[in-house]
Amino acid sequence: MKSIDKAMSALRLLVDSGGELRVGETSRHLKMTRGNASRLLASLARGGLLEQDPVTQRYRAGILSVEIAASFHRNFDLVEEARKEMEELARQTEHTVWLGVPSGTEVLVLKTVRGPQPIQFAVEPGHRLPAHAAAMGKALLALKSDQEIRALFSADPESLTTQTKTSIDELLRDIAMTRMRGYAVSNQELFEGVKAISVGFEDPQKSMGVAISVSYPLFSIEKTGDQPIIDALLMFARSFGTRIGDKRWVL
Amino acid sequence: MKSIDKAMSALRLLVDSGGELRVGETSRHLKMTRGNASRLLASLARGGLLEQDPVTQRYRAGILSVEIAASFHRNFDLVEEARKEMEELARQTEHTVWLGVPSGTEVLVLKTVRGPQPIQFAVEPGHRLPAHAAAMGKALLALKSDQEIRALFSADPESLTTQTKTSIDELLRDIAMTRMRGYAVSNQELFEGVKAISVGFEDPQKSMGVAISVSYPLFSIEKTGDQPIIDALLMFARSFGTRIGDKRWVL
DNA sequence: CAACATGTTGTATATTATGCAACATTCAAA
DNA sequence: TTTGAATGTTGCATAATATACAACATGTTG
Repeated sequence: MKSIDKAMSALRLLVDSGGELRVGETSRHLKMTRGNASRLLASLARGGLLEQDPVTQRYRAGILSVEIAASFHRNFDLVEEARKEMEELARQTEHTVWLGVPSGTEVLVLKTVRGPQPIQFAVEPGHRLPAHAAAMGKALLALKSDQEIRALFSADPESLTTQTKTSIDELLRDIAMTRMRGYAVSNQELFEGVKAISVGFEDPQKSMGVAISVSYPLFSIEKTGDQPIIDALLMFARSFGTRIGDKRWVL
Repeated sequence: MKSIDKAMSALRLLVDSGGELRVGETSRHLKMTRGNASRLLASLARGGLLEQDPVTQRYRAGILSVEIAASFHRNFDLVEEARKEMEELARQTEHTVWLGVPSGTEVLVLKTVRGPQPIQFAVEPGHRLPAHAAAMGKALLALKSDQEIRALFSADPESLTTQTKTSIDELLRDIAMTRMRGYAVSNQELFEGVKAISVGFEDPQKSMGVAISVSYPLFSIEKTGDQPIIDALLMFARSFGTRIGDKRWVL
């Protein structure tokens, strides 16, 4: 069904270009005439999946997308199952707790639970983080073989901070350490001043990985160090891995 | 673009039938053969908007839907603008704070902020509530004229609890009271034992309504009564209505 | 086991998505 | 302001594709 495939490509383009699409832009990327791109986007908007800004004429995500995503979360039991334990973990550590799944060389954030403190480092669900720099990403990569990881990264990973690992070999060494340690660490590799640790789970039936992480600003652990947070995360991991039953905790 | 219109209908059907679609079901509702429905859903799954359960063969929402919805929230500034103040309101009242927009005779929940207490009455964003029974729904209906409301409800509103208003006349009397009071009340009309109050805002430019509500179990106000929550909500409303500037606080 | 649903795939045909062109707007530079 | 280019939309003939029908494999139910 080719016209639907094109619609999917347009939606992917929307996500990748930051949430706004213009007709001309779409026509160029999907190699169709402006006229047909116009008709395509208009149809998507007619259904409510997109909506067109009456002023700028740009297309954005519509309300239907929120409704579909809600049914995703309802079906993806894991998110709801994990919610309470994530809230407990956020309470214990006083920091933001994340849940993410792999998406190519990125991590798709499915849920965030903010800690009790007013200022928290977090994004809304649906955002994607670069896997090589995020703790969740490295925890998920650690579930794969080195060979698979090399195949995934065609180019060298992008540098985001001075701490980011920018070569695949360097990344693989870090991931080997992650496997030994049992948890992944991102020390300011994604954002300056922010550390995060993460454990990865694997659902053998769906052959899908899930990661849970805790992120925290450096200054918050000046006195206590990382250990209390690591302990809390590992305790969470043991409880979560067994409680879910058919979801196996791998690391 | 007819095939895209059909895809939109299928997605709408997915949402309305609770998050799972079967090929046969789709073919019947959209009046197409099973073969073509199979091809349609397979295309949507190829793009990641849906995914097919390998065991049951049923189609569910896919990861792309979460990504699109995220870009919706990013663009719909209001949700992000409101987040901090909603968190403050949840802290003050110690109850769940909701943000919703109208969707026919229902309210689409765009955001929930849970109160600090462990057990909270809340749903995930994307769910829809019946407008005639939810406080947010009545706050939003109060922005419309009685004539518009009558046109919206073709049949009598559905009964959900013993308190639900099940005739349009009864509902209109309640909404008239809402307009006078400045806020809407749902006293166990949606769920037994749960009250909620709500105020509605209107964005004159987008000609779109937005409601904020606080929900709380009856037992939690045995000593204090509703007034503290009402005061907090109205203070929020003044702040929110003026702070946004171009969004007018209507009630 | 039989009768029945269900999901998928192949093929000829008829519907439809496409390319091209024209038009109205918008925007930037002259 | 004027000119020129870029943008979004619509109409139309044609080529591409979505469709109906059928057959098949695989559960499901009586």
